[in-house]
Amino acid sequence: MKRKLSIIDIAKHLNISTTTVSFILNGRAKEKRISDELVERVLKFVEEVGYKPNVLARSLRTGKSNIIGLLVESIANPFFANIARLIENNAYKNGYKIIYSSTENDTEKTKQILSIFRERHVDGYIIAPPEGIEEEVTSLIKSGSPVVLFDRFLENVPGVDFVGVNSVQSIYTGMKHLVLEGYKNIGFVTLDSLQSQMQDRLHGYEQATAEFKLTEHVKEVSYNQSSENIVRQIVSFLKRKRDLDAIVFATNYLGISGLRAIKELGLKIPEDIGVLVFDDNELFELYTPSITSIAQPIEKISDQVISLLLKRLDQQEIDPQNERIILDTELTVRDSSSGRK
Amino acid sequence: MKRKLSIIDIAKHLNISTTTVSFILNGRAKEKRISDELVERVLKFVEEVGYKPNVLARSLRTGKSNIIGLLVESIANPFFANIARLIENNAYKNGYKIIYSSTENDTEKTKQILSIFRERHVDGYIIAPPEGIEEEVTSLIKSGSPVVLFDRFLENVPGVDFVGVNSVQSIYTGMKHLVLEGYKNIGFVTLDSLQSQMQDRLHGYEQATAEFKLTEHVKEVSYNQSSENIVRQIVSFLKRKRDLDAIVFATNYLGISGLRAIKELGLKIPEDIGVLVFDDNELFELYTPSITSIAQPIEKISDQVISLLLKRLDQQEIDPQNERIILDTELTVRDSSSGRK
DNA sequence: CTGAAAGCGCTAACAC
DNA sequence: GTGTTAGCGCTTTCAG
Repeated sequence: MKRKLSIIDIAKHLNISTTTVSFILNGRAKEKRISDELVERVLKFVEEVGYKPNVLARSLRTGKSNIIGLLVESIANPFFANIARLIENNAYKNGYKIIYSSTENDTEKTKQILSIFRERHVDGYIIAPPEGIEEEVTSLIKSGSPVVLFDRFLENVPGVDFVGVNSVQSIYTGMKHLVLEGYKNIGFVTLDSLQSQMQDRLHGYEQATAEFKLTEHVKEVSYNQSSENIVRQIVSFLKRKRDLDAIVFATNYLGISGLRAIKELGLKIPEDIGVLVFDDNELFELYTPSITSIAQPIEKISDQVISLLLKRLDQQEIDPQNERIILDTELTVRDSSSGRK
Repeated sequence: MKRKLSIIDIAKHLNISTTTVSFILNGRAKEKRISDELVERVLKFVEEVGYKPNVLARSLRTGKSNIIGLLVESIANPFFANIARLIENNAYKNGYKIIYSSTENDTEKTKQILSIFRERHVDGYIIAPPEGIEEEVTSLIKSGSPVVLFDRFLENVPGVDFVGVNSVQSIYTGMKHLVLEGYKNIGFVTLDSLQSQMQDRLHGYEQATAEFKLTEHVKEVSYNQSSENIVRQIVSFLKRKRDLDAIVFATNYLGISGLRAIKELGLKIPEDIGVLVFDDNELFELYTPSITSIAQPIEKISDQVISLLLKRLDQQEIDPQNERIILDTELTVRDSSSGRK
């Protein structure tokens, strides 16, 4: 194949210096007061021969890569997949490329990935963090790379931005809805996780049970189980708690496993048991009966995340201020919570 | 933060030359007959100070990046999301990093992404190609970058590998199943697309209708519609074809839209209409009634794709042979195709 | 066995 | 306004 031309080739061909070419290509012609005529001549030639600067060389020289690292829990989770797609589109428009990875909520794996990203001179990070990476994130920020967290927060990381939803309030509102529909004995299935968003969802449940004078029935499913295992755990929870008349699932996939469990036990929704799930899913709309859920504003989250990061990327100095953006969710009432008939 | 150390720093500190350090770090000590004692000393020091080679500089010098570019139709599609995750894990184990992007089946966007990947000196490509990028792929291969296609094929691209499923046979088998269940008037909803896999699925349908002496009823939904639009088109198709007793959907999301359409029309599955969908989905198992589907072997596809690419990456010269791996699908019979009662 | 040194392609300080 | 040139950090040829 035709060898890649370099900036030298094009400078030589035009009998000018590489500096001039470089300035023109980087849009600093005006600033350097290079004649319009020359600028045009260079641009035209570059276009003609299809010259593309070598990004690697540029990055090596400038220390910038125009790449944003995105770390989600799992790209196979629709919530994260959709966020990823929206962020990617948006980043593209701003000249940034996204490179993503799934953490699988594995602290060690996450640390590794961060170190790889760092090696590649990623300019900024968007992370749905697993537990235990406060130190790494702090060090990233200290060394000048902006980091925006989303979905869950990390405490005590100066200068980190965050975009999330008001989990406590969301679950509380959902619980209130169930109570108003006449449910009196509501269980809560969550993950055995210390991540902030999971804790918040639990607090929302506790707040509601306290306020409405309900008994608490919490099941904490342990992390990173196979989905069969999760179903089994929920089945046994439901068997133990025969008097539950409704159940709230703290995540998308807990909800799906919950539906399996309920089906397995032959319980009727919403007569035998009311169902509410945090985080919406196409399945919930189409399921029979349709499942009431708390939908997160995916577009808004993506927009906020990327614009926050771009803002940080723009400003030179490190700003130790944290920015926290908390968005509202939407309770989508469907058939699964319409009370005991 | 502490400045990154370079290979020079470590050479200086140990009073040896950078060459030696480089050789040792790249595992060429034996070959260069460097004393074990020295090797160990260097390795120990490197470990101690946590030195990491600058990947950018290395790439600039060697022209290799250890990055594989992965192009899927949409990362929000569960089929692709799962494949992406599996491929990523596997690539990691082999020292490669994946960078992915969604094409949205947009030829122009895809060309752009390819050019960006190329700029970044991506070592190899895994692509679920949209139509019309034969030229770009050919040029990629000619310039020495291996390309593995999956899900759909591109004709006339020498040296490109492919991993896919036997779509014709799969749909044919599905049709046969419907016929055996007593369905006689089977419609086929597909995409208005020339992509090879879509054409194959259509051929499977045509082959079956011919063999079983059925009338053809094909609806080609046009590309890149909103899901509301797709539902509308399917609704009007079903209204026009009142005498259909079963329907086959050629993709995952057509199937989901189809279920919406059927619900909207108040038709009962499987009594009023039998349903079969190509490509499985969690939804299909949980839907009431559960939906019969043709499942693709996601793990096998991912394994084959990555091992094919790694093989190519290993061999130096360009091999103009194509390798085509065709895998079997699995017909998962559920309630939606159990015949008219 | 080890070291000197020539780049990979680009940017930008500095000189004119 | 434009050219010279010193690196960015690494690999690798060639000479001892």
